[in-house]
Amino acid sequence: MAAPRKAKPADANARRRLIDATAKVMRDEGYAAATSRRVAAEAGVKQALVYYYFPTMDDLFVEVLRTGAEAALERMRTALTDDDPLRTLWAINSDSRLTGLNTEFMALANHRKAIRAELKAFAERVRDIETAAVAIALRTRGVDLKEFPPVVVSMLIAQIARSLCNEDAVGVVTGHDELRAFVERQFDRFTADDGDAVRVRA
Amino acid sequence: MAAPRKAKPADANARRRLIDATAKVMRDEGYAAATSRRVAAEAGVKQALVYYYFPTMDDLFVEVLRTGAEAALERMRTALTDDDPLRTLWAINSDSRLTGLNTEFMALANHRKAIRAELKAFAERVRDIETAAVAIALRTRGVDLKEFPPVVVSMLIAQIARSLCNEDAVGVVTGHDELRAFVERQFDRFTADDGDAVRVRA
DNA sequence: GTCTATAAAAGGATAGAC
DNA sequence: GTCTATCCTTTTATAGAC
Repeated sequence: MAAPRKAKPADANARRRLIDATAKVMRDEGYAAATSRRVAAEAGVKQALVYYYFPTMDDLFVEVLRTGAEAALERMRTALTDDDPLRTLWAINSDSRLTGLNTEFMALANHRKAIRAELKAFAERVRDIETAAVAIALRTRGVDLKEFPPVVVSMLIAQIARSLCNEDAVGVVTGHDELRAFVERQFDRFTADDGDAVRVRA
Repeated sequence: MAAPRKAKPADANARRRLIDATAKVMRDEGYAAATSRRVAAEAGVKQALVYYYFPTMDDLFVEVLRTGAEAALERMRTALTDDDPLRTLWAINSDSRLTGLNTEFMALANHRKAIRAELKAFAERVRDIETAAVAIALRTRGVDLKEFPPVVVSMLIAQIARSLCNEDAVGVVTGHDELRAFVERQFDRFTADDGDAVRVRA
């Protein structure tokens, strides 16, 4: 918050490059590889400069999380106004760049309180936005919200998409095609306006 | 494989204690905290002994994964013969001890090939076993396997349960009650034998 | 704001005594 | 099989020149 924030966001300022470089290293090689020397090299600066901008490495990690979170949230807010919010949410949560980083932060959060708090706050904001988008979509389509609460549908979409990404990352693909086809079928049900749609049992 | 394996599994042999200690440290503080000195202290032995049993730390990590995997697989095989396999699978994948370790290994696998290969192999065996259990359960209950392929149902159960655990770990609980209630409703549908069950659209 | 240099700590791994 | 002692590398973090 009190960190240097330029009025003119020059595209080559070191602080920003360090944040981006850290995200990249974490994604590619895991958080344990994101040392001050490694991220400095990636950003094209010297190691000591890391500590000019960030008191500790943990502070840098938190900034990476915060910056990525803002970008992700912005992206998600557009899903609110999208033509097909459900599929858009699926697409967003299928971005391996995001899910990969998320896995690293989940692991990091296990033993760093500052990161856990930040990740929790971010996850809850994401859930709220995603749920709002889903609520609108379901209402528009006349879905029974008692049987399919928006928060449930948004969690299912987000978590299943991420699970597939996580498995992809380690090379596990068994059942993925089948699951994707199944999800697509559910989207069709929720999208359809005919009597064969989702209001059975409503 | 070629490692010392006693005919009499004395409850206090150091190799086993090192594996257990490493799992504990990884669960509690993350994989980065599982250093040779740290796990040795946890196991009540000296640091150098780690390298007597394991050539490198990576070998130790792989053994932790392998040992945990065998135990988990054994647990899952019982689900095959269980009275209520679907709910049993849900329960197994809701064990925070397992999901916590899994998160660590997912992150580890991002940058250690040996662990990625091992994790992939384990995940695929788990999927096969879980899918087999689900297939039997669904067939018994007369569910249309075209609409609900066993591999899809097993993935949904496992991944959603794990997602809830992962979120619990960072303190996120928004929507959890609603999702759990939703899942329970689905289990009821799959369990029910009346005409209101799952065969609609079949 | 960015650098060089270095202190101080921690980690992986090995040698060799017992 | 377990220990002590040690080496070498890597890391975080700081001091101070430019």
